[in-house]
Amino acid sequence: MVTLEDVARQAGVSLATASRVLNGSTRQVGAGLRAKVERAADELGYRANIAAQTLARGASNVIGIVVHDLTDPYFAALADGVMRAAAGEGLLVMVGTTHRDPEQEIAYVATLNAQRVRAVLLAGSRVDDPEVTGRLRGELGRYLDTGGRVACVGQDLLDVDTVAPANREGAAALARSLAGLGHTRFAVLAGPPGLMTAADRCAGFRDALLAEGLPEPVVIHGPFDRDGGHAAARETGAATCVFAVNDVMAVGALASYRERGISVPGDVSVAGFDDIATLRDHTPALTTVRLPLADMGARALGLALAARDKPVVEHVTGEVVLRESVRALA
Amino acid sequence: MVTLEDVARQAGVSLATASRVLNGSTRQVGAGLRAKVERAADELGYRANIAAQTLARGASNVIGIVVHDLTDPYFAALADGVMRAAAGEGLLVMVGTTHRDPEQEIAYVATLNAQRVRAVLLAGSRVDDPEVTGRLRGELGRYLDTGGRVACVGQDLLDVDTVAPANREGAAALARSLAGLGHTRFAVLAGPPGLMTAADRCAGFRDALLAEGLPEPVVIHGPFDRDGGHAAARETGAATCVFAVNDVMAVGALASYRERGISVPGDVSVAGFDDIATLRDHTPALTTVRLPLADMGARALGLALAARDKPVVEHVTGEVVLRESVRALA
DNA sequence: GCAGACTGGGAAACCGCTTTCCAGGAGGTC
DNA sequence: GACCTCCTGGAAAGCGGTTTCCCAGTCTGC
Repeated sequence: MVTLEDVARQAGVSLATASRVLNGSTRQVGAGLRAKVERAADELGYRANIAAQTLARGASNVIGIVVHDLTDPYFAALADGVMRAAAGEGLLVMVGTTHRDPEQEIAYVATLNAQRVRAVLLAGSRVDDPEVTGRLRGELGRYLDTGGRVACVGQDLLDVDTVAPANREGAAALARSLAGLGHTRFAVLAGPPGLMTAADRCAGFRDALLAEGLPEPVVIHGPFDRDGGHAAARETGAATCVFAVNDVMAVGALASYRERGISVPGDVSVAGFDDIATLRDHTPALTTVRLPLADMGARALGLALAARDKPVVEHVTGEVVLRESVRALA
Repeated sequence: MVTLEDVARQAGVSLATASRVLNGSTRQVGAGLRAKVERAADELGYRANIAAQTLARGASNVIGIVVHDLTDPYFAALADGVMRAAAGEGLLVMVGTTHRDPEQEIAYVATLNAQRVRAVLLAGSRVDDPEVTGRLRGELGRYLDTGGRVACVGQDLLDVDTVAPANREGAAALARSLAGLGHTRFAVLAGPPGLMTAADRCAGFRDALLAEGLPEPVVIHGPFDRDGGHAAARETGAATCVFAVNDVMAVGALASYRERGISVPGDVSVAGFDDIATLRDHTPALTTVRLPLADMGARALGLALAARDKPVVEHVTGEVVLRESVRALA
């Protein structure tokens, strides 16, 4: 393992000079020595030890992002946005997946803190559990106190910089569009009761329906994934229009209806939320609310990196995209 | 920022003792002191500085994985497998995405080397360019020479531990299945000419057809993604059966046929490769070759971690899955 | 021609932790 | 009771860099 000292010796200069040449410094180094050092480093195949740099500088060039599940395209898109933005800033990305276990999330924050990462990005929905949220806040607080930067994509619950998708408003806009198509009997595949994203979308949808003077929708809870949508779709009864609180669930519902010979949108209209790119070629094409996922990830990184006194909340609006999976009632 | 020294002082013990208590050591520490140290650490909210640990220990608990694109479900599934396996080993994961730029891949290997990560996992297809491959090998060699561990998912071209999907054999088995259905005029949406995965799948498919005494398939090159499949599908001419060298391309092809009013499988049968989970609800359901992606990721990590003298190649076989997107010819 | 400001180079302190080495005390044996 | 060994605790030497501080040499301006 070749060290900076080896390089310095080979180049016949001091450690300090070698450091200044190879690892950016404000100080100038004469062209002659500079060339000698660079050649020595090249010959020896020197690679700076980043652990040592991090220790000496007191700051690392790594950021951490913790998501629920990379195989969920929602998080993949978000992570991709973050990684592109990070690459632009010369930052490396450490990804943690919690598979929806809040304890894992807390543990990851602790680990990232130990790594002294430059920033931590938390993506994905909070669960509605004050005890767990409290412990997470505690762990984040420790990190923030020592100069850490944190941003969150999702609900604004943690008193940190947040990119908050307008779940309520998006779902409400969707509800109004669907109501405008003449539907009156709705069902919501609502996901788990304690998951804030799911709850917000469900509430926004419901409230908008009521505001339109329409009857209360049937609300069916279940897991937040494809199989959850698939199972919940069995209980939509006489509803003519079904809103799944995310696209992946909507796809599960579509599959369920197809298996049972129920036509979409002929017999029932289906809408989702997120507008996941990978799912856009589904038939029937899914009506949904588009969220600029990659962009949200990039903005979260931007927020985290820009030091600030007060936490900022950036709201991101969704755009209703009507596609074949819904139809107007005669 | 509270350091181990702060903890030691508060507990009234030496630095060495505090270190032994808090960060696993072979040495025993008396129960009394142990308790004092633990209490002090807790009160102060101590978090070990991992950069310092890495430097002192000379080994980190981070592994790196470099993939092309996280939003491609193929890589997401692979990465997920790696991350689950890594979590089981107490390792953290640093993810790099190259967006198919080989230079980026080389740069990432250099960076991960600088980070002194415990292992580097390379996923995704190599391009057939000796110059670039040579530079990548050089960079890997530097890392290996200093004790790094490397494994690769894909072609066995780098002289490192490799988990190699049986692309040729899988495509050949698929070809035989499709031929068995009575098809004789085939087209292959073959991806870029220089991409080894694509080339192997294409060659395996073609060779199997010829071995069956069937005519040469039409081979259409193009990008390895959804849009590539979509575009290439316009040129399949009179073929009754089309093989896209991955599922994402196949979905693009499906969309293309749908737009043009060509029925699948009525007018043309379509098959893919990979059996991406997110795509399984597509209609018509895609015939494909299933690869155990998450498992392959986990195995790659296992290979990298198990120190060994000679590089090992583990072959992974794919399983043909016939679904609605193909039909038997009368 | 000279004081003063600059410039580029090197010695050494320091970042926070691990671990070797040493010392002192407890426990065991004859 | 003397001698050994075993065990636990502490002092200190790194790990590989960065950066402060100091110094000698070079410019500048008058």
